[in-house]
Amino acid sequence: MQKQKGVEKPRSIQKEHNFFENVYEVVRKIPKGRVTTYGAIAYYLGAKLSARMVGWAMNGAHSVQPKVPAHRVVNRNGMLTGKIHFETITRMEELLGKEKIKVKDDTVLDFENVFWDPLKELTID
DNA sequence: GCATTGACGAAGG
DNA sequence: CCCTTCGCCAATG
Repeated sequence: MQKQKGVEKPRSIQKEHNFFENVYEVVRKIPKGRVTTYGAIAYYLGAKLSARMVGWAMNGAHSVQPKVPAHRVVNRNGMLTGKIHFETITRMEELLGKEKIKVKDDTVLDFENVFWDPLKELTID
């Protein structure tokens, strides 16, 4: 009648924070040829002040499935701040280039035009 | 268990 | 206009 305590994780398996999963889900919904920002995602999730957490969530994005198009997420300035976390520094720019997104000096050109806001696209009316 | 860091962002100087 | 500081919250040292 051993309790086998500590042998396995009680229930931290599914726990994970929904916030992270929500971030991944939203990022996956980003249409091709569009980009969004960490702040916009955070705001959409009701944590507008926690844009950093969105970025941190992306840190594990490469471990989730389906894979999250993190290259479509940039900072509020449209700058490819996260490219350094990719396999290669140029990977993010190349991926964006394939989506017809023009990048200059690590910044998305015509950013306002390609900006995809979940609050506008995913919400009602 | 506290201090530092971080793929951000807004505000202040 | 550029730089610094603060806030947010989780992970790491």
